Amino acid sequence: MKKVKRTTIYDIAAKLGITASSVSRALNNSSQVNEKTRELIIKTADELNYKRNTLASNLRKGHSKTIGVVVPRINQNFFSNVIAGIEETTYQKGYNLIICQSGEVHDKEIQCVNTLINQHVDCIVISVSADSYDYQHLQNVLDHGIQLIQFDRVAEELETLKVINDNEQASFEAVSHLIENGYKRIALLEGPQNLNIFRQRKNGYLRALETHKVKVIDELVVENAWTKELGAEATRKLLNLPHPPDAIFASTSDFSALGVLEVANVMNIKVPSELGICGYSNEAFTEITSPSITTIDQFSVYMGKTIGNLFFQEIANVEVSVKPKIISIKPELIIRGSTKKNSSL
Amino acid sequence: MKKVKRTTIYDIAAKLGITASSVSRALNNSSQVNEKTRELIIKTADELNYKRNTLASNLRKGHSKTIGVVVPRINQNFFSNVIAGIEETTYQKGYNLIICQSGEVHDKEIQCVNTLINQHVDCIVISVSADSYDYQHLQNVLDHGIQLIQFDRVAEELETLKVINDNEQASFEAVSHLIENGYKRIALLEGPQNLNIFRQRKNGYLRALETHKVKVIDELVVENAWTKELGAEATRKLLNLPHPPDAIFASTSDFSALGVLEVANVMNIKVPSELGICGYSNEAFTEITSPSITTIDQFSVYMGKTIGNLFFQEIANVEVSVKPKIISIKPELIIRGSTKKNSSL
DNA sequence: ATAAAAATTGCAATCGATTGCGTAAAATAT
DNA sequence: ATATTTTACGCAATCGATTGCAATTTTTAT
Repeated sequence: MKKVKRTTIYDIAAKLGITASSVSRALNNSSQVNEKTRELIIKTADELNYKRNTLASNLRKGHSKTIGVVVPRINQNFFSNVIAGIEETTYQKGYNLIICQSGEVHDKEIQCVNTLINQHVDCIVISVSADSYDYQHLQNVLDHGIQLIQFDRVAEELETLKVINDNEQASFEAVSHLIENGYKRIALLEGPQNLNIFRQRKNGYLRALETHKVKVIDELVVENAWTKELGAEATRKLLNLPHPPDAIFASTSDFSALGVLEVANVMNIKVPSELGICGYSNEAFTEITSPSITTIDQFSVYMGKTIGNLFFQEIANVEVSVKPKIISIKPELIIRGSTKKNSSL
Repeated sequence: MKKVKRTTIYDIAAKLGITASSVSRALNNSSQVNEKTRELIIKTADELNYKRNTLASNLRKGHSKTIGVVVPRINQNFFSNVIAGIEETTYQKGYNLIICQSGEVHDKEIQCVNTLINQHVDCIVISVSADSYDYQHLQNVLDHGIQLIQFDRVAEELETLKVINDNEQASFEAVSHLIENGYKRIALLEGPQNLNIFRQRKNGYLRALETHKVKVIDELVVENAWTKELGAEATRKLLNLPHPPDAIFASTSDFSALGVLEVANVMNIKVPSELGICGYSNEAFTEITSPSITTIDQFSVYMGKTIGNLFFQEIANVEVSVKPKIISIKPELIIRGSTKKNSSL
């Protein structure tokens, strides 16, 4: 790839015997440049195949028109949907997205954040990784005067903008639904409790049991079962208990729920009559398993759009917003075959 | 968000009574700065919470250490996997990714590319949108001296680096597999023929039929059936033919194949005994339908990594590479239940 | 102790675009 | 025709970091 000298506003100015100032103004639709000169400049810019150097422009202007996004995994359905949503709203306002993945590793998350600070992004959107234990790096973002929006998995103690799902409520509704459908011994597969979302889901589970006066049975609550494999393993143990559960709420993910379903199939336990299953996230596949899996839709693309809009709202009125804003999106319980205890499929 | 004055190398220099030059050199591990001064500088930089302004640095150095990626949809499995792969290899070399989605719209694709040129990215990685009809914008990338890597869906006539799947061969193997399993009337659901990948898949289909001396039946080839809905619609028509097919190769996607399967279920046609089905992409759900769907794995994450590595290889030896390089990845046929005509599930 | 070589540091220009301020030219008012 | 206001454009500094070259200091050799 040969080195190419790109045309600058100086080249245009030189060709026209004017100053770069005028070229710059013309290209920025400033009113203080003659209409004819402007046309001439634009025409010449076009001829010379001029492309503005955003780096220089941003350096001068002191912002980058860029938003940094940090997620655990880009290629996880939920996250890629959120990113798609963010992109949609921000692109049309001329903002670019820089995407990083932390791979669920705290140190890499810090690195990502630092890179984004170096890039002088105008905003950092983040969903923290599972093993995050402190939030100094996020505080640092704020200290650098960069807007910070946390979503889904958030550090609650930090006063930032947040866009979250009402996990507690969704979880409450899911478990209530199970109870109302006649399930009596409901197990919970829970995720890492250092993440707020999993704590909330557990709380929703507990509240539902309490509300319906169902006793909590400790041995039916399984920690860290948030992959398909871990879900399957947990299920094997649960179903081999002297008093096995008659329903499993895989609060961690649909993948975990899928693991449950597969084990049930192998063990020849009928779903939903002998075992109810509820997942979380509304992954595409939950619709096509047999039976299809009851789950919770998080409106991920919408969440992304909300994040984008929130950002623009914030930069629109700089001083007005004092208190940290939290936008909570209500997820929706999608009832499917895997929890219809009393009816046929 | 209050405006914060960020510390620069000048602040550090001032505090230490030295020049910004030395600070810069110290921070870049230049050998021409005294070890003690360096330590002092680094310590002070740390104290002042200094973060390099990458914009300024890049402007001066004439590159951005940034790679632009343009895909039709970020939240499509294949693409988000490729992106994840690219990110993995490029991140560790200090490169950032700017992601854009064209939404399958040619004009937006052009806009995206222009934005990336403005950003002075060092490389643009692109998979063209379905309705792309000309490639002036890609030529423009080259004209600006920006490295261009096309992947998957590529404009063949452009001499650029390409990372592709051997679609023709994969398709050939899939159809051969169907024939060898006793299917005789094999329908093809094809995608937009302006995209190379769909042309190649069709060619593979035709070559397989020819090789096995099976006649091509025009009415079994259906155009533009590349969503679940279109796949379903096409299937209804096909299965209502006087001489319906006994197998359908949904060369466009697994979603299309899923549409086929659902229609077959509704019409009470047994898969795989009465109808064989083969999809494309190895989406997660193909494993868990019943029967599970035979499909083709494209090694998408690996593809992303390959793209990243190719880029670094290229910038390593600038002059050596003259001819356009094409890396072809061989996809793998994953045989599952939906094509086992003669055996039980 | 002196000359030569090497190691440090400073100076000033540069990357490309933007913008406040000043001035010349054109348009309008008196 | 002269005074005043507008409009259009140029000058020069600025954003923050980098780097070739020059200048100074330190080290090594003689």
